[in-house]
Order: sequence, then C-alpha cells, then structure tokens
Amino acid sequence: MNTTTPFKNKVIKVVSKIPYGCVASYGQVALYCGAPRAAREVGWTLNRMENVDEVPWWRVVNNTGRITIKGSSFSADMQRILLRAEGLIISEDFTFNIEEYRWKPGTDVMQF
DNA sequence: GTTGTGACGCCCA
DNA sequence: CTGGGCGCCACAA
Repeated sequence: MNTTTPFKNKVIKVVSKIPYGCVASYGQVALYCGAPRAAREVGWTLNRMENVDEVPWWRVVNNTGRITIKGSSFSADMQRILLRAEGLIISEDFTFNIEEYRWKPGTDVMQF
C-alpha cells in the first residue's frame, strides 16, 4: 500500500467488495467505513486514489441514482459506459434505478 | 492549530 | 419537477 490513511484503506476495501453488476451510494460506502456522514470523503478519497485498477470506483454513485462526477481523470460518461458494460440500464441523463442495483452487503463485509 | 475543499445527503422554496 | 442552500466528515496545505 501507499500513503496509508485508515479511511482510505477502508474505502478501497469496501468499494472493491461491490459485486459485479451492483452499485453502492457514497453514503453506503461511508457507512461501512465507519463514517456515516463522510460520503463526501469517499468521493474525495477516490479522486486522489492511485490504484484505480483495484477499486471499481464506477460502482459508486450518489444516493439519488445519478452519476454526479465532477472533474476527475474519468468523466461521468466513462462511468456510464462502464456501468452499462455490467448490465445496468442507465439513462442518457446519467440516472438509473439505484434501488434495482443497490448493493446489499453480507456478513463477509462487516468484518472491520 | 487553522483554513479550505470535495465524485454527497437532505431539507426547503 | 427544478434550483438553492446548509450540514457533515476527513484530509491536504
């Protein structure tokens, strides 16, 4: 690992556990990281994350079922393509039924 | 120690 | 429905 921050480490861990074809909201990820209200931190952390190949950041969206990426190395359009590639149906407005794809964590995740 | 910021979340007009 | 605004937390400078 690199510049270790406990929170960042958990973000990586949680996000990387999101199964194929599912998504989780920033609030969810933050919740599983032990910071229920640090949803903004999740996005901020992912933005400056280097090992993107280990973290399916595109499976993380806001709780409204909408992709709201703001300037990062990747665009919202990129994320939409990636999610579509996993079988999700996403509108041209970058919106979709998050409840239909919402990741429901199991006991294997709550081992922090 | 203080300040600014951010890929959010939620309430209100 | 849309838009505007506040709060929240963790982290970099």
